[in-house]
Amino acid sequence: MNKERTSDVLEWRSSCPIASGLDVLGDKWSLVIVRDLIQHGTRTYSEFLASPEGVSTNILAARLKWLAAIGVIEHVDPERSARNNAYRLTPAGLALRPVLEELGRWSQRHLKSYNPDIVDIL
Amino acid sequence: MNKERTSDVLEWRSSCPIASGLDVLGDKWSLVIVRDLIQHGTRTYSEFLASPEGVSTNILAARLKWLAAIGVIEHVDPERSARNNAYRLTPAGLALRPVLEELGRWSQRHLKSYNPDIVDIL
DNA sequence: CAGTCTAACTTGCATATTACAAGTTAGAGC
DNA sequence: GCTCTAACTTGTAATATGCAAGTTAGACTG
Repeated sequence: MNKERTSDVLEWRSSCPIASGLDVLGDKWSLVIVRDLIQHGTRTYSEFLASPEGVSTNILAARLKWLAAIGVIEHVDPERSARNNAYRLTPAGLALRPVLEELGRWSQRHLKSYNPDIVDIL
Repeated sequence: MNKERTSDVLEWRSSCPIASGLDVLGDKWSLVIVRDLIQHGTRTYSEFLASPEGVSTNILAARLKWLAAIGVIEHVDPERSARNNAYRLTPAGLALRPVLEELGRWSQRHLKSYNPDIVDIL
């Protein structure tokens, strides 16, 4: 977890919405977590770990905490203990679907020559 | 520049188009550079540096090299020397516009409570 | 209801990436 | 040829990430 993200008040690079979106989600793992939730609805900690990308446990824990802090995800049952308490997207998280759809579409069109294994999803 | 990105053959985390897109563009700076080019058409090295986000020179040079390597940007005049030779988007780079538009839209709707300064662009 | 199992983390440390400051290079203008 | 400066490169410190191991607490087992 970096300094910006741990501090109570975020430090934004600019007033640009794109840069601000990247301040919050611009890393290799956050949107992969969101993708898992879009695909599966809910997901437990160990289910996230089982995704083919292979996130490490400390990064996953940090990102889940962060995504919950900014209101993108939440526990399915907030009262319940952590064990088997799945995460799900909030409305704000669900609203990321078009972003992922466009990114996926772009990759399928423009990255297949580099990664021929790319499949169709979403 | 990290190991994946300098190696001739990229190491992809999975066959997922979203994860692959993030393998290539999933950092804090690549899409900011693309945004500058969408807004301004062409942009020189020092113009990128002048953007409010304040990228550092080594990161900028590395990202420009990388984005050119994957065919997202190119020099306006490939024959010309580096001095004042602007960069522009390739067709593949231009195709990222919908991704940025959706990201910007999401930020405006869901990040304004955290960063009230966010403005409208694109 | 003590003991075991295991999901969900946390911690420590090596490696990789980013930031900041300073230095280098080469083409344009005089 | 000298100066100026755009476009980098290099060195090094600060952060973040990856990997392995350890911890905790609720669920299940006998």
